Parts: sequence; C-alpha cells; structure tokens
Amino acid sequence: MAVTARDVALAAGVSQRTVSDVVNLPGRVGAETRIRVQAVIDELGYRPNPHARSLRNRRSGLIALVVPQLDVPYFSDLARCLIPELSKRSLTLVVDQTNGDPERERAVLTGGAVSSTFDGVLLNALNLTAADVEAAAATQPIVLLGERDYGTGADHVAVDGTEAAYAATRHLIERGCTRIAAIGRQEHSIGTAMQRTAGFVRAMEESGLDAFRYMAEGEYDRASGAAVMGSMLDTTEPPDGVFCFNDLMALGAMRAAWTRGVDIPGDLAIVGFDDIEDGRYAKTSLTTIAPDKAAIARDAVEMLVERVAGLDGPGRRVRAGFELVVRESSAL
Amino acid sequence: MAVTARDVALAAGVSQRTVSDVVNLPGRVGAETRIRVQAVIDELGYRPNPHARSLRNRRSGLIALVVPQLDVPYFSDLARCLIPELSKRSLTLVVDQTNGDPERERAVLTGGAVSSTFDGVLLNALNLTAADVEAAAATQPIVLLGERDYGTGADHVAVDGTEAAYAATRHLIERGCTRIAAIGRQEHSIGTAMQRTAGFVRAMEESGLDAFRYMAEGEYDRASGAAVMGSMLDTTEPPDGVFCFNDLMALGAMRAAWTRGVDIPGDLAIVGFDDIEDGRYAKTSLTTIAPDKAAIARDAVEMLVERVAGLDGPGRRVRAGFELVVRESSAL
DNA sequence: AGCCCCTTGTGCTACGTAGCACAAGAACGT
DNA sequence: ACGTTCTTGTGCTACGTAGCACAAGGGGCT
Repeated sequence: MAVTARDVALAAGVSQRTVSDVVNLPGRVGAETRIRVQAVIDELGYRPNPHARSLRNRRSGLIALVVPQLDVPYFSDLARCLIPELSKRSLTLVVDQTNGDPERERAVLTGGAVSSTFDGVLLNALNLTAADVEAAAATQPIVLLGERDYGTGADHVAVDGTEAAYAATRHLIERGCTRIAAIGRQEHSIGTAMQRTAGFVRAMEESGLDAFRYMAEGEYDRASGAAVMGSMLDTTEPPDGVFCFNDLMALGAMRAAWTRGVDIPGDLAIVGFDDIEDGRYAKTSLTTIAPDKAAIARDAVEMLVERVAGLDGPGRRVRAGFELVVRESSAL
Repeated sequence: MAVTARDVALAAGVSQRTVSDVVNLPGRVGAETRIRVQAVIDELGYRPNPHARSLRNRRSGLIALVVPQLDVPYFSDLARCLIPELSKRSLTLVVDQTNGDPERERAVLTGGAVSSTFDGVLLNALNLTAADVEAAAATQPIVLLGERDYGTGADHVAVDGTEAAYAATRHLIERGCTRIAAIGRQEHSIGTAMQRTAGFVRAMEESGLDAFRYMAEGEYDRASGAAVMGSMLDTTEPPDGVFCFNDLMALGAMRAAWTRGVDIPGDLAIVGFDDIEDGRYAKTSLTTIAPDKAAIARDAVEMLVERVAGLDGPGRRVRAGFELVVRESSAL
C-alpha cells in the first residue's frame, strides 16, 4: 500500500517523529539526519496522508466555493479572482455546484460528505432561509456572497444592489429613454431580485416614470431574457430601454431584438449587470454594472480566514464597490 | 468541541460501535435501540467527522475535476454534465483550477494538499508531459479528458479531433468557400490543436485548396480570436470562411467582422468548436462542432469509478461522438 | 568545577471512525 | 432436551499523522 512515515522511519533508522519533523519542521532536525531522512523520503516516494493529516490538524487546507451554477460566468469570474487570494495563504479552492437545489445547499452546510471536509465555505445560496444560514454559521466558518439578506448571523460581502440598480436605471433615463423595462424581478425573492427591483423603482419614480408598466419576471439566463424581451417587443408600444438584472438575460434580450430587426441602441438601449466577458464581445457591446469582483474576493477571503483562525463575534457586512461601464448598447 | 460518536454512545447508554452501526448499517441494530440512538444523534446534532471517516475508509467520496480554467464555458458545461453522473454513485464533484500552470497541474497529481484527498481525478491538463501523467496514473485513479495524446498509461475520453475538424472544414468547402482560414494552431502542441490542424489540412488538400495560406495561431479565447481575425480581414484578399478551433475564438472573430462591417455569413462563414451556449445567442448564431458532452461525462465517470474500485490494467481509450450543428453563421 | 541552556532526538498518545472477533440470548428444528 | 442458527450488541484495535513531555549530550558562562 502507500508508504507511511513509519516505513520511512524504519528505513532511515530514525523515529517516526523525526520523519514528521523533517517534513513539517525541518529546522528542528540536525542537518545530517535531515538529509538522510529526506533521501529516504524521496527514494520511497513518501507522501503524507492528507486524511490523517486533516484528522490530526483539524484542518484540510481546502476552501469550498458553493454556487448554484458553474456555467454562470459571474461565478466562474469570481472563482478566478478567489484562487490567487487563497493561494497566498496556502489554501486551495474547490468549487461545489448545487444547481440551486435547496436540499443540496442545506446538505453542504449541515453535514453530508462536504461540510467539515473543508476549512471554510464561501456560500452563494439561492434558496436557503435565514435560519438555515444562521444555524450553519454557528457551526463552521462561512462567508456569504451575493445580495441576499440573511440577517446578521454570518459575514457577508456584496455590492449594494439597490444603489447599483439605481445607477443603471438613471443612466437609461439620462440617455433619454422614457419607456424603460426591467427584466428579472422575482415575486418571492428576498435577495438580489428584490434589491435590483427597488433601485429600479426608485430611479423611475423619482423621474415620474411608470416603473411597473414594463416590469417582468426572469430566470437569469439567456433563454429567459430572450423570451421576455421578445414578447415585449411584439407589443404595439415596445420599450425604448431595458435594464436586465444580469448580463445573461441582457444577451438573450439582444438576441430577441436582433431577430426582430430592432436596432440597438437606436430603438432599444440595454443595460445589464455583472460585466461578463461575453458582453464585451457581443455584436453591440453591452453596457453593464461591473461589480468589483477582485475586491469581493479579497474581502471575502480575508474574513473567512479570520473565522477559520477562530475569530468569534457577530456577522460583519462589507459593501463592495461597483462601476457603470457604458458601452455600445446604450451609447448615444 | 464537535460532538463525537463516543458522546452519543455515552448519552444513549450504548457502545460507540452501536452508534456507528446506527449511522452506517441501520439494519444491523434492533428497532428499539436504533430509534433511541437516533434520537440522541438528532438531539446532540452529531455529525460523523469526515476526516476520520476518510482516514478509516481510505475514501472521501470526493472526485476532483482538474481544468486549466473555469471561465471557459466548455469546462463548466462538462462539470454540469458530470455532477449527475457522480451523484448517482454518491460521489461529489469538486473543481480545481490550475490556470494551465504546469507546476500546479503536477502538484495536483504528485501530492500537495490535493492528491489523495480525492478518490479520483478527472484531468484536463494542458502542459503535462506523458511521463508526468504516466507516473501519476500508476499512483491513483485518473481519467484523462481532452484530445491530448498521453500514451497508454491512463484511461482517456475524447472526441476524435481530427475527424471533427475534417467535418467542420468539409462543411465550409461544400458551402462554397474557397479561401478558408483556420485559427488556433499551436506550434508545439501535441494535443487538441495538432489534431484539429490535421483534420483541417486533410479536408483542404483533398479539395485542392491551400491549407496554409490563412492558417494562424490562436489562444483559445475571445480576445485572440478577435485579434487574429481582425488582421486577416484587413488584408487585400481576406478569407471567405473560417474554422476556429473553439467557439470562444469564433465569437471573437465574429466581433472583429462586425466592427469592420463584414457580413456573416455573406462575406464570411464561420464554424466553431465546443457548442457553448453563447454561440446560440450571438447576433448570428454560431455553427459549431458539438461534442457529446453527456457521453463524455458518462464514460469518464464509469471508467474512473472502476479504477477507484480497484480495477487494474492498461489505459483504455474511448472515443466520444460529435455532431456538426449548422446555424446562421454558415447558412446559405 | 559547577551550572544552565540549547540542540537533537525519541516514546507515547490522541484525533474520530469502522469493523474484526466474539458473546449472550432468542428462536427454531429434531 | 439439546444443538444449531440468527439476532443484537460490545470491546478493542488500526487507519497515519502531529506534538507533548522528556532525555541525553555538548558547549558556554560564571
């Protein structure tokens, strides 16, 4: 079977303890012994058993990023930003996909094969209740991502979705749009959708525009954006601007416009949210809200590492920055 | 600290062994005892420690998917296909991103925090040598993905890149294109790029066309596709068709065409590779080679599970299917 | 000379789990 | 009545590691 520290010790004529020291505290071992033991380690191909190590250390060096879907570019962008932050601290990122299944999201937190396998969890949950999260945060290090409001139990990093949505909508208004649609509301959402809806409504009502005339629900993927936009464009008085609550829906909406010969931004200005790469390479590049993903990653990792180190105390909330990036889809 | 099986045993007035049985072999325990112990488990919130469990079982229930980049849609598509296949077998997928860093790819295999943390590894490596892989496959269960040719040491699932590229090129030729470009060759590649180049060249030469006139290197992302296509279009006799070795480059190429007022498919027909969702929602939907990702996932998991179960023997090679999906970017 | 400290090495144990080997009692057949 | 088998439960140990507590030896200082 696998080579153990004991095998090395036997072969090198030292104690197992010394082998462990050579691996973990080389400074503690005399030069001559260290070199001899190291030679045996290399020769036998000894690798410390990670399971035993984790059991002993109560630490695995693994951090999990739990997201509903991996094929949402926003999440893979986030993962890319997180990796260097974690590497700096000798931690490894692994990604776990829940498909938005609340069952599975809960399983990640309460136990299953996953929970304490990891030193900490970065969680972007869609369908958990505040109580679920609260309970989990008491048990293990967790940092929440995304604009959901979970109460105060756990650390939390997110952009201010209301402010961001307000900025996006203001941009369409200042550009001269008057019949402005919003796609992405979700009836029972208490999170992302709710905040973005609120920001949109505030901007619209401030300017005396009807916020609800062109407001539609949406599923946050391309197909949904295309379908919703399509049916809006097929009405007698279609909108002349649309704020899609994420870039994927915006790309779907663009596709719907193109297939109907609607000019962007001439007939219809579009603003998205997330700043994914696709948006920059669309036929008409996409105006969007760009959350500061690097800052989100940095702050989330910092807070999580503190929790892993044993920090106790109430949940903290960090607001990440964002920026309105104006591109062709809303140019004048 | 955390509740252990011993705590439960004490509280329930049974042995630790019986607690273990209630959790793992409920049938072995009498109904009355089982219910009583289960009640104590629920009350105390006992969760088996995964590290101890892994150490004891020599199994963690975790399978790693190792990819160069997560924000390449092909990989996230693949991950999505893998998850249900693994769930069926009570395995959990975690994704590890290497950034194509050979150092890190090797670390995943030879040890580090990662290696035997996982029961098995699905590896899509860019920069490992055949020797690296050969050595790793001898040590732990591995299935390789992607069209690289690593020798015969490990199991391997991939589409026949040469055949697929041949089909894509034939399609452009039959459509009537005569000045056909290929983007994505890589000088020193022994994998994906080489196979796709070979298929392209075969199709071109069969038809007496110059395969190398419009052949260019490329980085497999949108930026590279846009840059390369752009400079081709700026020549006096630009190509009238292009086969991009993946969809991302094809989307970049489209963007380059649009910004120059080149009509797709009128002036330029485009074919990509991977069938990512972006391609279906582009202004001009993208013709592409669609690898049978579900089959790849199914076969890869099946082979890996056999290896985890202890199957020994030489590496096997499975060819996955593919399909040419004709969309607007090459329509007549 | 006597003392202390620093360096280098070791035996032993705990981390929390799963399962071998076994025992006591019940159920069953002859 | 007796042996056999089945059910239900238990004590003990190993998985492979890290670190506490300690010991032996050598050097420097007063």
